[in-house]
Amino acid sequence: MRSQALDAAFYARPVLAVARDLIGCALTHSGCGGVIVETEAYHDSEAACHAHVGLTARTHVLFATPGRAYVYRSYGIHALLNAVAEPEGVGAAVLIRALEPTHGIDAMRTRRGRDRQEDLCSGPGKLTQALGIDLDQNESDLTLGPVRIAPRAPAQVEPTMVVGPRIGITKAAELPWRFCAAGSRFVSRPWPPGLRATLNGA
DNA sequence: CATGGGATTGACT
DNA sequence: GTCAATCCCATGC
Repeated sequence: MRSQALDAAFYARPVLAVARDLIGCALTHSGCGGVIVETEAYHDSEAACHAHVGLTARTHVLFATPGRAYVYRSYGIHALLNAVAEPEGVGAAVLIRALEPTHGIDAMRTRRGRDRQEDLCSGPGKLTQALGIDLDQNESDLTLGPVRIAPRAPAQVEPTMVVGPRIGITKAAELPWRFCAAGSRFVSRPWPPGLRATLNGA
């Protein structure tokens, strides 16, 4: 049986809840995919979010209907994938930072030019390369595909999470808006041991 | 129209 | 640990 894609109502909630709840969900594209193990939340109220500058050609999708993809080029090289969250009119999105690979692993190895499973999707630029996601998927609808996100299996408990500051930003760097599946070896980087706080699923 | 700054990665000292 | 690659786009003249 086919997994259902998460619907617009899932994404229309507060971006921190969406970022937390995407951990454990399955991201797929063109026969490749994996389980999301790391996310970060961005909101127009804080300076690290691209939507902080307001409505522009680049940011309008962040303010659009929830459940769309926001894909942009970073450092001239990498495509980074976000899921637009919050109701229409609020500029917010969840950056997908790492996956545990589950499907199409050989195709990922080919696209990445690496063999180790931990090197395929352990970073926001790596996972888009591994899954073949690029700027053409910007503004596409995650509830319809080709890029899709399926919910956790109903029986599955919410994973234990590690929460900490977001990575690689200079503005609003103090906000603890990064979520990781606790203990996963597929996250982009280890969290600072001293600053970590854990959230239990229930 | 010119400029500068990245939500990164991989190679190298 | 340091650092360059490389391009989109927001901003400012």
